Amino acid sequence: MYLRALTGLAEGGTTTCSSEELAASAGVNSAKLRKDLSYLGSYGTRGVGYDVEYLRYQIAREIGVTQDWPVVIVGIGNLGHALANYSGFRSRGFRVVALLDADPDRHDEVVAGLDVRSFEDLESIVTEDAVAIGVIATPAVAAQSVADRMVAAGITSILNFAPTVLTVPEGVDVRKVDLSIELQILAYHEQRKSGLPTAEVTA
Amino acid sequence: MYLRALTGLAEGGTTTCSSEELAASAGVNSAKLRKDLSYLGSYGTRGVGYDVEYLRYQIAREIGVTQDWPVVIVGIGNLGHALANYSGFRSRGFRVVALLDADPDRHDEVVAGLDVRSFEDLESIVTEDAVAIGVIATPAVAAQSVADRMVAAGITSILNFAPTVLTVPEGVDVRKVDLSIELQILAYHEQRKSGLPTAEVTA
DNA sequence: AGGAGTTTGTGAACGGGAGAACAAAACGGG
DNA sequence: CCCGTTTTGTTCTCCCGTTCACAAACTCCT
Ligand SMILES: NC(=O)c1ccc[n+]([C@@H]2O[C@H](COP(=O)([O-])OP(=O)(O)OC[C@H]3O[C@@H](n4cnc5c(N)ncnc54)[C@H](O)[C@@H]3O)[C@@H](O)[C@H]2O)c1
Ligand SMILES: NC(=O)c1ccc[n+]([C@@H]2O[C@H](COP(=O)([O-])OP(=O)(O)OC[C@H]3O[C@@H](n4cnc5c(N)ncnc54)[C@H](O)[C@@H]3O)[C@@H](O)[C@H]2O)c1
Repeated sequence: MYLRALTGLAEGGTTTCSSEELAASAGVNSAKLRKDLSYLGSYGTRGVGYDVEYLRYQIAREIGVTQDWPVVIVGIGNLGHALANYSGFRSRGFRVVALLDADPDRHDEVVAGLDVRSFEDLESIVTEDAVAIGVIATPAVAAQSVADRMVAAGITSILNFAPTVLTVPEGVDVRKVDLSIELQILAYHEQRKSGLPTAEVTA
Repeated sequence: MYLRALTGLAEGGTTTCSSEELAASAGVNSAKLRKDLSYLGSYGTRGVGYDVEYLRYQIAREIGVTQDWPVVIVGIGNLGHALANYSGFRSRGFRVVALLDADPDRHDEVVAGLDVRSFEDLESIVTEDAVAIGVIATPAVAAQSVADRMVAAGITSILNFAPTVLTVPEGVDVRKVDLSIELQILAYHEQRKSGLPTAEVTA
């Protein structure tokens, strides 16, 4: 988040900023920001603030996005198309190297300049391009088997969009994005707002 | 998450389950599950477990997804198309009532059986259909102004896909989904795995 | 050179979620 | 009808992230 806020500030022409300003851009408390940055080192100057470009580089280096990370996307349906076409990944240090789908009818397609290839090509692509990160955008029933194949092929980080709990060996990281749950959380608060105006006092 | 796990169990024909089973399906610790459920009430039976269908209804009622929530999606580009076509929302208590875009060229399109309409129609749609939840899938630069219009129109919950911090009045809930940050988190752990094999011991 | 003003870095207090552990409750079998 | 077994509901403890508050450090102006 700080990285993005810094990029925004840099584009706006700011060269130096205080923890207060940066925290506001990132939408967090300034004390939290300073503590977070302190874990990386002491990159600010007391009485002055942080050099935007310098701090940006330091955070990028710490996260590991100074190099480009190759990524494969599996499941080129509605969501897979959107992800493949998204330019924001490229500019943030990620490069989509392959789009895979189990459906042969999809293999004629070209999406975002890349051929949609057979899922059977997974192993060779992962090996050749040293891919460590895989994205799963298949239906939920297929997600676990896709994850298993990914892990067997050598992928050690998975971003999962399918609404399922994935089981993976130790050493493999999984993060999930679950849009329905996000909406459910909003609905819950919405219900409380309209439903019980006096409930907050009681509870 | 529990709701989804219960739905899965019910589809598999299970009528009763222990906290241990349900926790495994949802991917959490069984003590945590029991504590979470205890906040809703005492819906289990000691020595037996939980009635799947009964508990499912109780959770759905608590969250507020027994009724249908109308939703508008603004920004029908790559991501907006995918969201509009996603059937999972409907089955989880959400109904997309309108697709809005600022680009007049989009207004000819029909996506998932709905006309893409002008962003100017926002206010009338929100009023007529009593829409409380809005989804933002526009470019980042437009997100804040779209959010402002939504709030002014009466929307009180926003799901934001644009990589920006939104500022909204008190009483309005915002949740954000940020795919680049998810990938960055994976990249960070990936770098640590391959980079410093002895770092974990040291740190 | 020195003091006033700013802003960082961090120690300490706070709050809350997660897990271990156990008592209370329900069921079944004798 | 009572006792052993199973499983929930809850308490207690631990741990980690967040925030407050302040001393240390830097700049600028006189
Ligand atoms: N579309 C959305 O906006 C959205 C929102 C939230 C969650 N999701 C989730 O994301 C996933 C994808 O959604 P979608 O709408 O793109 O679905 P989709 O049906 O449009 O696309 C799924 C694609 O995966 C492919 N596929 C199926 N099995 C496969 C396998 N074993 N290996 C490789 N590819 C396989 C299919 O051929 C298809 O092209 C689903 O799990 C869905 O629940 C989607
Ligand atoms: N595509 C993805 O997979 C993806 C992934 C992560 C994040 N995002 C984010 O989601 C957002 C949308 O991405 P996209 O790829 O669909 O972009 P896109 O450019 O394909 O679509 C954006 C749409 O928003 C419309 N729009 C622009 N300004 C508007 C306004 N003021 N009011 C109403 N509509 C307006 C445009 O006409 C266009 O149709 C972006 O902020 C992007 O960063 C997208």
